[in-house]
Amino acid sequence: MATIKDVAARAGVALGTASRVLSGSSQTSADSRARVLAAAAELGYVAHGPARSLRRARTDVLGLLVSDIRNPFFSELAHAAEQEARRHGFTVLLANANEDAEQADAYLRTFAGQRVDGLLFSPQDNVSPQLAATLASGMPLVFLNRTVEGVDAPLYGTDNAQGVQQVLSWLERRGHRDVAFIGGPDTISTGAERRAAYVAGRAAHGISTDDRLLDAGDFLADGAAQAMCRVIDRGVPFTAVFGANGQTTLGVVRALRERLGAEQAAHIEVVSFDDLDWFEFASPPISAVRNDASAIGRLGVRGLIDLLAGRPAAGQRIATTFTDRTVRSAG
Amino acid sequence: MATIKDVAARAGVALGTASRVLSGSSQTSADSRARVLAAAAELGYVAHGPARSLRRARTDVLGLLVSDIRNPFFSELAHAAEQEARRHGFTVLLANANEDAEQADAYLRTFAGQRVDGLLFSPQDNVSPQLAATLASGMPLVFLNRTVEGVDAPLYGTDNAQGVQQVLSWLERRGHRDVAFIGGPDTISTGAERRAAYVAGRAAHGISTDDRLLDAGDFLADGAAQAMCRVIDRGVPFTAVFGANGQTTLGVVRALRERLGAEQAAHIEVVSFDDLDWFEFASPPISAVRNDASAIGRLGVRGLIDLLAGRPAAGQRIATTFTDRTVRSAG
DNA sequence: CTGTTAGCGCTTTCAT
DNA sequence: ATGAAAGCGCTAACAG
Repeated sequence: MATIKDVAARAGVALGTASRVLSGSSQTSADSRARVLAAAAELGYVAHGPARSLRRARTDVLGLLVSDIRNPFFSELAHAAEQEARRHGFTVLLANANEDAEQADAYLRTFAGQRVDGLLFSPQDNVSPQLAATLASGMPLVFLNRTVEGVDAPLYGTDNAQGVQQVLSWLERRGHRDVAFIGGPDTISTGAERRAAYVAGRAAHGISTDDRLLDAGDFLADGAAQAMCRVIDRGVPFTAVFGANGQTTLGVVRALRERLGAEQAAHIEVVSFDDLDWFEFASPPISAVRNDASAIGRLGVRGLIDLLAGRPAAGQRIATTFTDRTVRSAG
Repeated sequence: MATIKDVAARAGVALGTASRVLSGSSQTSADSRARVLAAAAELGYVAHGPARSLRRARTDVLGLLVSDIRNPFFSELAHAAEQEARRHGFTVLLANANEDAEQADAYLRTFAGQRVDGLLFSPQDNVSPQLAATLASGMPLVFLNRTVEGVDAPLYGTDNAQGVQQVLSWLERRGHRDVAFIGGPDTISTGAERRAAYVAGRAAHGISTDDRLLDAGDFLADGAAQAMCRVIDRGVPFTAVFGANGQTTLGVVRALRERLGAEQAAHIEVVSFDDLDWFEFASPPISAVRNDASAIGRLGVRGLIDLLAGRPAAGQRIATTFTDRTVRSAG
């Protein structure tokens, strides 16, 4: 591969001049500029990223560590973050913890090794050894969607309280009193917040406060299905189920159909935190809180870039919207 | 951040010795080994990736460029590739072309700049300028799922002919004669292959060969929905639709319900290349070719690592399995 | 505006 | 087995 030395030689200028032209750091004569550019094009020169990073002490790379890339929420978030980063001249190094704290730690270490300029992180639970080390190193950090208690970093995430309120209002409008709630781990901030908002709001919205209708999975389909089965087994009747994230709702629907049969299951209304492509096709259609993954990714990147520039970043709760899919059938 | 120099000083050894201990390149005395390791731990030393890459002329990073990360097929593939790469000591730099050839080119250039050791690529269409440059640079390259005509690189992808045969057999078993086919772009190898296999096999399986039942979108939901609408508008009756990838089937189902209403749409059977979570919930349930994204990602990484080690890599067609969701309701 | 040079952090010779 | 030193490709500081 051609180096900048080759380019300089071919253009008949000093190495420094070639560097100045190619990185546009300071003024250069039109003549040398043209010759360097021509030489670079002829040689197919592409600057050596690692060498540049070593010298400049920055990589122009942002690390993005998501909890589960196969969750559409996170793949949309990752997509939006990547686009936004690119607009600002950054490359995103994307890693997937697969809802596993150990893998998250491994990637945190990888990011540290690669010397990413900053970190976008959607954590599993509390503060791990590597996260502590990352914080101690002064790495600029922003949380996406989920946060970690006691860590002072801005959070860009959904307004969980608002989303849950929308669900509670909808349940009330639909006349549901006996509602099952399938949540996520209490160690994940979104799991805890959604559960707390739900529990706190039940009485005010006329929803049953029987705790036997409450259970939690792991925010993945299988764990949620098991939680749904536990609730069914307790024998307390319910007419609706609230799944606390998209994967959870998938598990809920599976469990209902498996345990009650498709026909009986169709008598139970399901409502979800996170909206998915196929909810319109379910029987009955599933109403949902739309959780703006793109906005979270985009704003998170902007916040991190603010941090990198020494500007403060306040974090932000992104408003949710509610899609009521019972309207069409009623109208 | 602590450098290896700090570690050496703290351990009371020369810089070279510290390096030898930390990278395990050659023998070191038990004593210096222990002291270096202790010093590194105390300082929280993490090797500077770019510096190491510069010196060793390799980065231990693989570039993975997928066409659409929000497509579950690719997010599963990316996940599997990442896991496999990690098992071999590589980090994956994941990029998403978003089905856009220009973005793909931009990322190809980014990868070149980062000096990734090799490339896993799921291309949009034919050979672009950057792809030509990448090839010219001798970068080890493997295609995932899709290939580019005339480029000599191993392909790890689905056995499209087999998958289509499974669909054709199923259509025949179900007694469908009038079948609509919604494909993908002919410029994408999977689009072309699936269409060719379908067209070639129709007569043999007693499926209508009326070309007015054939159309193609862009392998995304919206484009597929438009294609489905065009077919409907042509007025040729059909009893089943075959969607040539997962996103296409999503668009097909949307279009059917929007144009025909849920009730009429329920009389049309849909079959899909690519299986999705929710197909079991559709009415009627959607049968599908299961396309092993994990295997493709895993085998692709192994193939690329073979190439990096100077071993030949032959490429591979991964077998499909067919999930017949009409069985349960019949049994 | 441009040439020269030091040095980023690391690995790897070359001596010893 | 280890110390000393060169140098990967690049940018930035310093002279001119």
